[in-house]
Amino acid sequence: MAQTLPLNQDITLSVIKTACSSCNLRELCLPYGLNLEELERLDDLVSTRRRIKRGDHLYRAGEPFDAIYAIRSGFFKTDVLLEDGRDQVTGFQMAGELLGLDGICTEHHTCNAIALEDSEICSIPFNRLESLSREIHSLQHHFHKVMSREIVRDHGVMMLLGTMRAEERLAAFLLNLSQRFTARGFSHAEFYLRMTREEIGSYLGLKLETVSRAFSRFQEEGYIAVQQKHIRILDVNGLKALMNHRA
Amino acid sequence: MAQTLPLNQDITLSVIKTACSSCNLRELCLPYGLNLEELERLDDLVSTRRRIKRGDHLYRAGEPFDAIYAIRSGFFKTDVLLEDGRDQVTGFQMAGELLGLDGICTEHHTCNAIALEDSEICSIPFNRLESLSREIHSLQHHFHKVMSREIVRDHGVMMLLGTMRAEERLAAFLLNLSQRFTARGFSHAEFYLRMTREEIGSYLGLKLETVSRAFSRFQEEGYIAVQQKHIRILDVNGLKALMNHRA
DNA sequence: GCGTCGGATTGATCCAAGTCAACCGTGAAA
DNA sequence: TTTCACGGTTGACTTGGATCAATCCGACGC
Repeated sequence: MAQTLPLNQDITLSVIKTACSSCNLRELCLPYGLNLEELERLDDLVSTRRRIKRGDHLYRAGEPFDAIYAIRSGFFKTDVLLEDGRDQVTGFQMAGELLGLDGICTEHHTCNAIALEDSEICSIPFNRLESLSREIHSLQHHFHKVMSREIVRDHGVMMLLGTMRAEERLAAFLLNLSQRFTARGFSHAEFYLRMTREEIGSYLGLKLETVSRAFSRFQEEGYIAVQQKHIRILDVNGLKALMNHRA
Repeated sequence: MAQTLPLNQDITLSVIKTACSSCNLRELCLPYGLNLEELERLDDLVSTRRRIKRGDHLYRAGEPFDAIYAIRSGFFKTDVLLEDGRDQVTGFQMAGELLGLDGICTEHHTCNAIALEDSEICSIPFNRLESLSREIHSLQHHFHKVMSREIVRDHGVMMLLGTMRAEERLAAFLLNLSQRFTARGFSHAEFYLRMTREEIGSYLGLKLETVSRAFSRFQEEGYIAVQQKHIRILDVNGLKALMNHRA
């Protein structure tokens, strides 16, 4: 990839408030790998910020698609709804991750995106992203990587749902969260869950009681300490071992 | 989308053998929506054809990625392997569909692609696809749609694995195959399965015995006629009803 | 301080799918 | 023609997680 930007730039305060070029998530988010001049062009495009309150929808399934969204702060879930009323959480997204890629193919969103805490997002008009990425090679390539990563992530979830037992799924889930928090500079061992047991269960293809029981077992085994939504991981290797124990 | 190409073009026989512009899959595949001049530029890029014999790998997990592949004829499966030996089929692909999108994000393939019958594929060098799509807007946009469609498809599979019972999964699988065969001009009601019960089970998160029993039940109920890999769908609505029967 | 409410935990029971095992059908090799 | 191997079917039994239900806990309003 192209070179990255040094951390301290001489930029005015008004810009700081909205620019990708000064966002501390730029190494995780869409701007990854862009040089200063390219970053400034991206800044023009990502002009709209929006606050989404906990519980509110960023978008709903069926709404017309015209932008993708980068999470600046906060935490989201996406879910899909079947005609017969069943639904499933398809993912949890945190700062620096993109939402809305599912809408490109039909020009309508195919899932709901709901804030699990008060959040802030950047709107990226999709047609403008496409035209800018026709001009900036590294932006184009990085965007393709992000979409591809989403596909690979989904394959991982399919694997989890198709072949793992309840405790393995929850262990995988906790390790994945831990790893993503770490990448954002938070503790890898201690965090608050933003979602309920039911939402975790929906994502993992389990009932909330099963999730709760698995948490309790992990605590008994000394792998973690749980108190409601507060999680401390005490034995990462224990959790990892749990996932590979099957021949 | 942009206008599509009339069916009969005056092109030489040598071109017919390899060109996207004369491929009868162009309405399903990457060339969708391109005009004649754009098609010819795509032809330059997609110059390499390869035959893959039944059972052979098109690529393996871990191999460096440098091209995506369009299936010209035949049938593939993709699967992922976990360290502990468990594996899962992540998809079945047929003519006109793309393989290899998973490799973009890490520049290495993350799954195996294996031919389930003698097949023919077109290699599309990825860096050249990116540069051409910087020039041809409709190619760029269509490629983004294809990637997005893959994400949406994966969400559907997650839904299936997370919320459906065995018979619902198999019904969804059969209806999906039927619909894709139809889109390719084959009978929607009668087809040969290219994969074993075990492969179907792996994809659907079920054991082969469960798949076999579900086929037998569908036959008893008069929804389908099965004889080994030969399937006839007798009652599409019966299968559809089976999927929505849960409140 | 007290009641309420939503989320979480825990227990008892049930059932769909997994497991194990026998057997069948078909097609290729001998 | 027989044999063999592999995939598919079917039956008997087991089991992991779902279901149903009671209770707990913490946050919040009054």
